[in-house]
Amino acid sequence: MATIKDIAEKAGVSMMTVSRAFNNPKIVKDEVRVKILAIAKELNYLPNQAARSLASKKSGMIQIITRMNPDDFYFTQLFTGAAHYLSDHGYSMMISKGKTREYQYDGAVFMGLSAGEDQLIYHTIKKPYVLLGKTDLPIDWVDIDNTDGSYKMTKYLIDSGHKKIGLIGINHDEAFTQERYLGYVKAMNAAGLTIPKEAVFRVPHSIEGGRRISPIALAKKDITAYVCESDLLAYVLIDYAKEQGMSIPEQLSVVGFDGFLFNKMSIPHITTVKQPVYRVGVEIARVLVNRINEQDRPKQRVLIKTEFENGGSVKVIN
Amino acid sequence: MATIKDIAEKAGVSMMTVSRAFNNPKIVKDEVRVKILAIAKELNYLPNQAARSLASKKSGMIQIITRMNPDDFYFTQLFTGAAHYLSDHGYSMMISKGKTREYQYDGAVFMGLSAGEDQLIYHTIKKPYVLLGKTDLPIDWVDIDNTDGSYKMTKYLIDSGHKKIGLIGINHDEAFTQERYLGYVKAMNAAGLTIPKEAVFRVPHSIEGGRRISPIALAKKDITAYVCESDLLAYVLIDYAKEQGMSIPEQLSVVGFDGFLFNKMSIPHITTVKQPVYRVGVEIARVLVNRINEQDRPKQRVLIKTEFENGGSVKVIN
DNA sequence: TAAACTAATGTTAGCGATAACATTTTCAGT
DNA sequence: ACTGAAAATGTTATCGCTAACATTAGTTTA
Repeated sequence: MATIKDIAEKAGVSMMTVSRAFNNPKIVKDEVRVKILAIAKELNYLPNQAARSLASKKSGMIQIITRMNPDDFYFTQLFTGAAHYLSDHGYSMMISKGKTREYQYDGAVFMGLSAGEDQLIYHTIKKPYVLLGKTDLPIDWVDIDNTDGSYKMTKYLIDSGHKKIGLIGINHDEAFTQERYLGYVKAMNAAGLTIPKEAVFRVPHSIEGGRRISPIALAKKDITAYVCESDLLAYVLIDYAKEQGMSIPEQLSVVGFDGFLFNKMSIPHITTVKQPVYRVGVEIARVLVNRINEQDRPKQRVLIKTEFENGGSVKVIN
Repeated sequence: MATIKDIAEKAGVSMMTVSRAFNNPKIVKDEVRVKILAIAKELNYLPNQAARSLASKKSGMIQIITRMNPDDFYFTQLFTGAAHYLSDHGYSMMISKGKTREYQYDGAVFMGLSAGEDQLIYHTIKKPYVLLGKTDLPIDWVDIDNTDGSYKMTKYLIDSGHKKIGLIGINHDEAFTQERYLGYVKAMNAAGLTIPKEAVFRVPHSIEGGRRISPIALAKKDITAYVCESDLLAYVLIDYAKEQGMSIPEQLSVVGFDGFLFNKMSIPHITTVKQPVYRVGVEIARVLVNRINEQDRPKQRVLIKTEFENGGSVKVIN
């Protein structure tokens, strides 16, 4: 494996000039730099990361701290987005469960914190980091605009002529469920519609959860449409309705939230808002790299909008 | 951040003794080692990976080379298994698409090669590596026993009293589809049953692919059961059959292959063989670490059996 | 008990790069 | 041509750790 020294000798310059040709090209004379790069290519040179980080005291390592399962679709999408951005910027990533392994790292990403954990992190972590999810503390964060998403979905139903609109929500205590609920409420209020309390449900986020609530939801005969807080729940509802001989969307309109997989699995596809999870990953990485490069820049907050996707599960009423 | 030097001074020994206390504990006197470890803990010492790999010329890095999408469920499961084993053994991983980035790495894992690529790799890669998938070359590999899997499924149908058994296969050119087909053929032959050629299909592995073949498959009225080469195809077939008013498994028995997700999404659940993908990941990592530690050990071949999982999509005929 | 090991620890040098400071070129402006 | 500042390059000293060889302590053997 060729080293900087080999290149320096062959080019008749010092090692530092070679180093600079890579890391700070502007300050090396064009002619010299071109020669160095040519020789580097010829010798198949690749910098030794270990040496580089030992000398520069930068590890080039970003820690991803999460309790999510690494095979969770949401996580992997996010991870992929972040990985692309980070590796383009010379970083690699390591996934840690729960807490930072107090290792060498240049920055961290925290995903899926429980309430109050932001406080803890704010007080203990000294290196640059970003949160996935909102916080009031002076910390960089990136999040999906959940409220806007379910607002859009609800509004779409309203604009399609629906008036009796129910909700199938998720009974998590994570913020996103509250936010999605809020979007529904806002849209209903804005349109001057009353919220049919008897058709607002809150269930575990699983096939079984949806399965259990579906018959109850369908029993509310005057409801013409349901806003579901996830495509999974929407999927199960549609599946059950079809089993009962109903046709969708003629007899019931349904909208979802997520746009991962389930929205494409039913016929008709589910009209939903898609979380651009990959982009969230990229944004997180970008925000983090900004912070690493400039410790005292103003706090960054990024709210990413969901994208409407018409699947055909909503009937337009004249 | 404490270094080996700090510990050495505090313990009154040389840096080497400290280094050895971590990397080669046996050759340090018990009493001294205990003292060193205590001080290390007290100072919150963690070894500097960069320095370690620079000095030892081992990167501690494993490359995963694959064309699979990092958000593919199969891949992430595998990856997680490998990651667990590897990080327990002091390695970290980096994912590269397509070819090895000729970087510093101690070993590599190749997943999802096309035909002939094993040859190329065999001739070009000099460092330790493992393949996911069979090969005749003298290379370490790990694979799922696909033939055994579909043999088991087919045999289960036969044992349940079925005689006219069709197949919905995948029209990939990857080896696993051939192997699954072979298992079906073997089981049929072993039981002295004839293969109903008109009910053996080969379709693209997608919802659409399954959707297109389902009506054709159901039109073969004397077929009482289908072996599907994936749960996805089984799922779509069941879904379509139910749409047509058929009841499963009373009017049609279906078995799948995979055990990821789709098998749990239909009612009844799909009777299938589950690929223990996580375990495959662990095995791959184990084989690779073995190879790194002992370059001239005999070639390792690991065939991992699938696990039968009864979902209820098969009718038992008396 | 001296020789002959083995076990335990120490010394020296260097892995490949960069930071920080030092020096030399280059070239505008007079 | 001469000065001085900016541009380009060079020197030196580490970064934290380990390999390889050197030494010393401890234990066995004849």
